[in-house]
Amino acid sequence: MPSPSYWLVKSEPDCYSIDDLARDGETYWSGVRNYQARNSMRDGMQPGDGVLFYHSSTEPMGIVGLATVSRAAYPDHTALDPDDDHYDPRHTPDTPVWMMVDIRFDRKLDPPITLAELRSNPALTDMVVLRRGNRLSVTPVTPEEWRTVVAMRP
DNA sequence: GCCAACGTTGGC
DNA sequence: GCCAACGTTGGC
Repeated sequence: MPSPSYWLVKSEPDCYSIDDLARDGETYWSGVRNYQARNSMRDGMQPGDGVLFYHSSTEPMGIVGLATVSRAAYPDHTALDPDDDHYDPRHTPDTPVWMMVDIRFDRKLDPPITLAELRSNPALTDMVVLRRGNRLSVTPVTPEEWRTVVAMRP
């Protein structure tokens, strides 16, 4: 049994917020249309892995909650629907291109850990999500970074 | 609204 | 296969 890995997922709260996840309890993380992010889900994310839930393009930006991967990667059905914004004609049931995982709500962080607070913590300077210009919606988090973040809102 | 940092597209 | 143009993301 490999030890759990840790991840950060970004979402614009207008699209899907931590309160939506708290309400739903569990959701499928669909709509990722970036190969590197897909590969993280397909090749990395396993049930039990820890997830930092991040709100982007809002005020305040930052980590707003914790979740757990509850199902390993499987085909993203939203890519099959021509009426869906994330439709991709290359994606078929027999040859899926895009994948998603399920995540389960754990808890909210109160108050959220703002982007400024993350940037001011020396232990987090190498965090992938803080890298200048980063646009990945799913990024890996090291065990040290996970411990540091969780310790900020025990 | 601006712009940096990419990823994607398409002409050649 | 190269690379310029274009589109998107997302912080500021």
